[in-house]
Amino acid sequence: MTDAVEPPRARRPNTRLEEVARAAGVSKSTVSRVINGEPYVSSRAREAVHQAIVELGYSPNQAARTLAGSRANCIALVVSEQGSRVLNDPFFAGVLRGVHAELAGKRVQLVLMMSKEGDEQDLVNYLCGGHVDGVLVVSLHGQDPLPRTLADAGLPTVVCGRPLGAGGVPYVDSDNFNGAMEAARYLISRGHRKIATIAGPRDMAVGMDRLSGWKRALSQARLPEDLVAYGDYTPESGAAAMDELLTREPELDAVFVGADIMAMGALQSLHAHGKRVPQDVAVVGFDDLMIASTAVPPLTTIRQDVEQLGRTMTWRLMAELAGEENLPPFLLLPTSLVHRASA
Amino acid sequence: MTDAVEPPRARRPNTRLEEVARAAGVSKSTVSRVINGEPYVSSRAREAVHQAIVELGYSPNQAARTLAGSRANCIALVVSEQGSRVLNDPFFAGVLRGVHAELAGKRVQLVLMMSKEGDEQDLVNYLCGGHVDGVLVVSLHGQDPLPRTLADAGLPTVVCGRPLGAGGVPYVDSDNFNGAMEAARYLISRGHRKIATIAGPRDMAVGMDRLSGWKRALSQARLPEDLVAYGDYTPESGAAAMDELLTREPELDAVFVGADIMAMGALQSLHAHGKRVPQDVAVVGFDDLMIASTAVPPLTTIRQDVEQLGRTMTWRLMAELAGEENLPPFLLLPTSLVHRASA
DNA sequence: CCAAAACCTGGGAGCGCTCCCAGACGTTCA
DNA sequence: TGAACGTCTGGGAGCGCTCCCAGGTTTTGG
Repeated sequence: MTDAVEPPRARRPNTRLEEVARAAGVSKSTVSRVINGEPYVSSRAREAVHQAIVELGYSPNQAARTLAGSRANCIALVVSEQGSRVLNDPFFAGVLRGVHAELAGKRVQLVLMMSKEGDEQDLVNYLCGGHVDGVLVVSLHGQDPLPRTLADAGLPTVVCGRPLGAGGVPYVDSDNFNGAMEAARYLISRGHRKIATIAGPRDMAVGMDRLSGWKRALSQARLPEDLVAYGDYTPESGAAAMDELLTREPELDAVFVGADIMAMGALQSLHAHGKRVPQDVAVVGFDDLMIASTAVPPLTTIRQDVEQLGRTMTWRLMAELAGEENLPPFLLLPTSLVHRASA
Repeated sequence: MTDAVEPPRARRPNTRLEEVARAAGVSKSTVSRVINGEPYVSSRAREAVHQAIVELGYSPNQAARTLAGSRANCIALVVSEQGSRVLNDPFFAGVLRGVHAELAGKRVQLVLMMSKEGDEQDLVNYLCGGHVDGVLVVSLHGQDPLPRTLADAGLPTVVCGRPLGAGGVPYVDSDNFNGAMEAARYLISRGHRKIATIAGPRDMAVGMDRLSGWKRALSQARLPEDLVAYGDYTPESGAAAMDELLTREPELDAVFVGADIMAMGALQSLHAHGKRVPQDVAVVGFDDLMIASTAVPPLTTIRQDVEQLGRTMTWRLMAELAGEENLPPFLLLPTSLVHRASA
């Protein structure tokens, strides 16, 4: 019994364009025109084709379209990170919502991809292999080579958040610098003079930009800029940083925390040290997550519009795909101060 | 000035297989063999090809491979639901984690797709158009026509959770019936006699299966099965359902809640009514989410392994793609009772 | 020592589309 | 009247691969 057990490849019961053409009594070209919504088709032909498509249950072979037409009508949203982690991230959820919204009504599919560890090359191959027309990259860690790699391969790419290592790749980001500066200025305007900050990791642009904004505001007001501690976007790290700051300067009267999630920890720490917020220490966060409004006390924070971030990235990418020229190399979205009880 | 401003299509700086062949001094066929890891290639040729690939920065055109080879090395995970909602769902995150894990090391890409409203046809076209080899469907609402449509189109499909409207489409699910039965039996074994349940919506299989399991256990113990209220997988609905049950039967001494998320609401309601858990009313949940262990009191619940769900779906799909026969039409994964303080 | 088997290679058809081209019609307007 | 144009149509090359086939070279074994 030498019955070779081969995987039965080539399932091909699918109707092809040619059969539709035959059924409709027109040529392949005309069917193609109808499918792609081109002009110069008589309504008689158009209707015959539509009917044939329905009758035969035809759906065009995407691979063939992509190959012949050299565009895929498909863009990828790549999360350069262990995928499942990101799913509980409200930031990513917001961006995705924005991308989705911007794509509504356009005949462009969105595929979401995550790098599997050790699989980066496969990812790059897939993306560069003409399967997608362009890529949106959400890179959560700092120096990610992926945007550079994609851009070098000639694939239109837009990054979410200023990339550290990928100079020249177009990106969209919130105006973290000015947002942070506004936060610090607000604290200054309320009479605070010993103002600390809790910044994000040094290898992420978002952390550095917010720190720079804070510094600029303080230096312009001729206030000391040395009360800086670092966290890593967890409540625990925020609490630890706050502990450290209170040890270094027990008399501090305000703190700008570069992320709401860290501000939660800072609030805990302040409470543990018997400091009242905002009477003893004023706190301003950044992001305006859901938790900011439910915190005790409700958190004054800098709002960034993540959904708009997703929309803008998508717009920028689609514009490039449409051949528009002189597009801005990067875009910064405005932030706004949301006044609540903590400062 | 009739300078037609056409989108510059056909970006084609990409190296092609033929150029690699020329650079390596071999034929197209040999390059193809190397890329696909086939045997019968001399190590000399293999190395020359590998080097040429690196030097030229070649990545194969996926569309062409798919078209010529009639397989895409790519499967889709389709969420048949407004996408962004699902991102905060721990159930979905777990499934995705499982799918990812099962795919590790395989040269198969995963694309995640969500239906945009009014766009279902485009989705179906994309999926049926040969861009993917198979589909995993996570359908959150009950009667979803998508699995049927895909299966009818001849596309290997596996559904997550027993589909209501798609008889015959392979699915993987937790054994909700037996899990619920175990929960109810546990309550019975602890001496409870007035046992209520809060069930999920009637149009979702998961809700019905858990309700059936509860009913079976009660009927076998000759206990009344009329204390049923319904919720919709929100804490609020759980609280409302608990209120209703307490009004109908103030003396009830136990409740099986068909989802931890609703159990959170039920606990609130019981607390508001002055009932102590578990002394006055015992509570058993289902799912074993993170919140179950942090609830007050910690929730006794039926654990389902969502990550295993994702892995099993993927295994089932890949097996079908590999041409295996006599695969089971559906698979039920065992659940287990996690004993904590609430019952 | 020669047939059979295993190994390695190149040629080329063809996957199902898109898009260019050529041509067959009207219609319009000097 | 006929050039110029807009409208509609079909033919066919070719996108970049895979995979079948045919043929050459080496190893095996009786």
